[in-house]
Amino acid sequence: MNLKEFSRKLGLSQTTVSRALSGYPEVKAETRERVTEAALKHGYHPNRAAIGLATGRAGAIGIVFRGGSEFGPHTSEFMGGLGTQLEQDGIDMLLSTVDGREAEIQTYRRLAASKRVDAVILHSPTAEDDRIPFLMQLGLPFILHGRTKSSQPYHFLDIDNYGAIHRATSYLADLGHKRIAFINGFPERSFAEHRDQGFRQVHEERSLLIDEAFLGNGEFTDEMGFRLMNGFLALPTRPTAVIAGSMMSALGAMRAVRTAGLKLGKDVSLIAHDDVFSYINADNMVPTLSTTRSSIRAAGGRIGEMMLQILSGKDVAKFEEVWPVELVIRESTGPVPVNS
Amino acid sequence: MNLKEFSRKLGLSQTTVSRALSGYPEVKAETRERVTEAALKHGYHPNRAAIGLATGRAGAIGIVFRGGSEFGPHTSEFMGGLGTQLEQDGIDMLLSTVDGREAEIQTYRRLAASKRVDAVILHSPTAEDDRIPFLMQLGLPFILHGRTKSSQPYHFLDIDNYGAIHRATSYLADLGHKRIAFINGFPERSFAEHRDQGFRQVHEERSLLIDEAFLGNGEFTDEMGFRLMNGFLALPTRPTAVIAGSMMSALGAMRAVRTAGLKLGKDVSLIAHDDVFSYINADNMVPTLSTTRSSIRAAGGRIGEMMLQILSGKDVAKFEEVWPVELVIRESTGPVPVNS
DNA sequence: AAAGATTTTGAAAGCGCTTTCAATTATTAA
DNA sequence: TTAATAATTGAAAGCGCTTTCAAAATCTTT
Repeated sequence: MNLKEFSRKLGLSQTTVSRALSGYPEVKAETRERVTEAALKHGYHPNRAAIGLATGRAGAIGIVFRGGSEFGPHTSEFMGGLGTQLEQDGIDMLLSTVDGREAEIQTYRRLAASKRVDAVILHSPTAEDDRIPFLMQLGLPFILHGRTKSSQPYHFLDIDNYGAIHRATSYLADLGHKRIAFINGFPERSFAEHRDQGFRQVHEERSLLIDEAFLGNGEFTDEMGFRLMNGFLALPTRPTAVIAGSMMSALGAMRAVRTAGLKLGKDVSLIAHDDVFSYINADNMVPTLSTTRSSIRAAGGRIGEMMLQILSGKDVAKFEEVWPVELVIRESTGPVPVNS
Repeated sequence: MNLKEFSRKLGLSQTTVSRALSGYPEVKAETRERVTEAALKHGYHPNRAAIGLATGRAGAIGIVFRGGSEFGPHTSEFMGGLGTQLEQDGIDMLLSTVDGREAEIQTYRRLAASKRVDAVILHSPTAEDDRIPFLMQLGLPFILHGRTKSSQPYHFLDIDNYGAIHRATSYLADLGHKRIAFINGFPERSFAEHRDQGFRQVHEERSLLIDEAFLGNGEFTDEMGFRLMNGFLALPTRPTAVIAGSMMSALGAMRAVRTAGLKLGKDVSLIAHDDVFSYINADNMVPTLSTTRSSIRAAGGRIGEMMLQILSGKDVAKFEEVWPVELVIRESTGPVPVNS
């Protein structure tokens, strides 16, 4: 059923029906009620393509993933939060998977030119991300989950990665640890850079030396955590504490510690960054795991809210939020061993 | 830029340009080349809403998730595979998150009536899933990832959950295990039912008694695995082997075994079902983990292929695929302990 | 070279909405 | 009561494509 039929059935013009359903103020309350009721009863939903063509708005936002494999557990949590918000205004999420950076740019071009989405959400920025100037020039609105260098202001939401690792490292130093290892993400990613800076800053503040052999970079997988940690433990003087960039790498690291016959929280202290997954719980590890915690789902939700604001058209100021990160101390951290 | 401008720039009619870009055979090869080249150069992409309105097709498929939390690690893997396929034909994925069953149905109604998607992908079916008859009646094409009872045929792809657990259980029985515990999913889900049947069938075949206390159901999280396993181990006569429904629950179960001071593969054998996540690897556990393995990413890819077939319009027969599941033996399984 | 067949191109209608501008009806003020 | 004002409704154009049907251009055949 289309508008024409539907409005005829009601004995009203298409104009009035359209206005009633879109919430325009100039229809009589009684008329609106009659219309919405009938729409519900007959299951009338306006054709989305027609709306799009008439209004120029797509009613959807886009998210692009490079290589299907980028679609990890972090992603799911984030999208869960995002979707729950967007749903409220009937905005849909359009996913694309692409191969490589160039293809990603092409996709934005296509999405914008074909007016398939009204805005996009960017993630995983590098320190100087060329997607930002590109999208600005393209005129496609966006929100960045993360931060990057840019000459122009832009909407973003990031967590305080610097502060998180600064606090975690400081805490370990307070416990007397002087040899702290760090399992970080890919160095080109800006979050990894920020974390690295937090880590180094503490060492500087306390005049501690950084052993570069204690620094590892890689994907946040169980396997990488295991490998890197094994490497650290094999060093002539091994670290007495480790910071892991994610729960996944922490799992691997814990296994490595165990395999080496060492005791977590005693021989080796561990702090992991926890993005708060529903299916893996720091409170539930043995020993329970000290973490820097920030819910990635909540971040997705907030970005959804921002997006609705932006799409609503009122010209909002740039959203620039940096969320603090909690440090939650549990059993996996303890004072530096005496004979160390 | 729109078709009108673009075709004027080329000195051709809109008709010809449209046909050239859509690959119709009646345009001269030379003309087509000129058009596609110019499109690339000027970055012309037809307005998707206009195409949709003119053709009646949305160029997108929908996937609905109940409660943002349903969006777990399995989902990500699946979507990665799916997206990579759909991308090839420029079909987009539209995600929706909803609250509860009723809302899901409403969403399908909306998606269909507003012609926002051409088809949907269903997942997580119950034994008798009311979405199937509903969608059939609605006339919205769909593919089910999984299986359910239905009077009418429908497209689906499932893995052989029955066979997987049957083999795993048989293998454990071959090793002499008589007390086998089973961490299964929510019982209303059809995959869990199939697995349960496989489990019971082996017991029947071998005249083994099932201790109902050895059966646990729940979400596939680390925590649930830990809890259930702890429960099993606290039993007066504990099981000598366990089957875990996912890698997540296996992680929890392994921790429980360790905490109890037992040795995996010796005191307790463990087989887990592995959907093949990039970030958690059975080969990399300590001890390495025996698994029933089936790539959920590959399943997503195949469903993408099916979808493209279905959308292409040629009236295909119903896809009804049940994929076999490998049993991969590693170190976490061993003969039943002698004094058991 | 002309007629017919074939290939290639174009004009215009239509897809289902929104929105401008005009018309009608209800309300208020004089 | 009537004129002026405000509230409510409707006619029709237009959004940017696809596609039908007709026309023009090109190629074959005799």
